[in-house]
Amino acid sequence: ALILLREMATRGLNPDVITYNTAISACGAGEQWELAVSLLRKMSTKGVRPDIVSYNSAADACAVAGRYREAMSLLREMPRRGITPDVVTYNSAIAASASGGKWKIAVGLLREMASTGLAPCLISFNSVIDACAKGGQSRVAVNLLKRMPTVGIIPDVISYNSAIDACAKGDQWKGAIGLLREMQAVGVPADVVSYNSAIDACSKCDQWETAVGLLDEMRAVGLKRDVISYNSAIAACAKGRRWNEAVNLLGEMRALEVTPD
RNA sequence: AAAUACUCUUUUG
Repeated sequence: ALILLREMATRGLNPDVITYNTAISACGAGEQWELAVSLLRKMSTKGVRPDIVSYNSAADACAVAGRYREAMSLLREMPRRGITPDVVTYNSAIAASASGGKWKIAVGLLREMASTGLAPCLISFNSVIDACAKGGQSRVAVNLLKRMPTVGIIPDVISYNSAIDACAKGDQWKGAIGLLREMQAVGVPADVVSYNSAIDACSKCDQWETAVGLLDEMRAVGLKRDVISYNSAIAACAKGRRWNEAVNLLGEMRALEVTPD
């Protein structure tokens, strides 16, 4: 992308804001947060005024690279440049907080949105739940999930999956399974990630039999078990000192053409 | 009169 951007100049073509934004997001995808930020700076000097997408993209590039501080400082810089943060801006900031392990900041940003008159959307809630998961706050995560319908947002598969992951990371295997059953009951079909997260929860809580049971259930409901499903179930057996079951699962992977890693 | 391009969320070791 950067090569093409340079090539434009040699051909007398003028990059516009979308050209730069696309290049910034390409840097983000390539985990080159510094390049993303330097393009953001450079476009101004070339007479192309960064817009909200420019900032959101550069901030997200920082977030993806785990540069929480840099992401936040870009987002805080926006108002000074006359750009009003939007829902995507906040969602990115929440995601940056999540990867920085700052669940309280994520929750604070959700409140800040509302107080600014921006309505949090499905992704906002999902991102805060993820931040709580990464911060080991399963109770807060589940409370947020429960609160979503009260503001008119119906939790989707990612909401549930993030909350199940929060239970896994908080050693709440019963909570994880409860949510897995709940989503099925309310018409949000569980997917491979839902089961994988629930199996991980069982593994962390020394529930190897339940973990293996969920793996079997995946087959029964027609979900394609992947390397993560097996790794988690094998880890559960290992923790439970069930070496025989672990080796059997390894063999089963091969038979199903899931390549062990 | 008209087409096309840019940003946010989930799972194991």
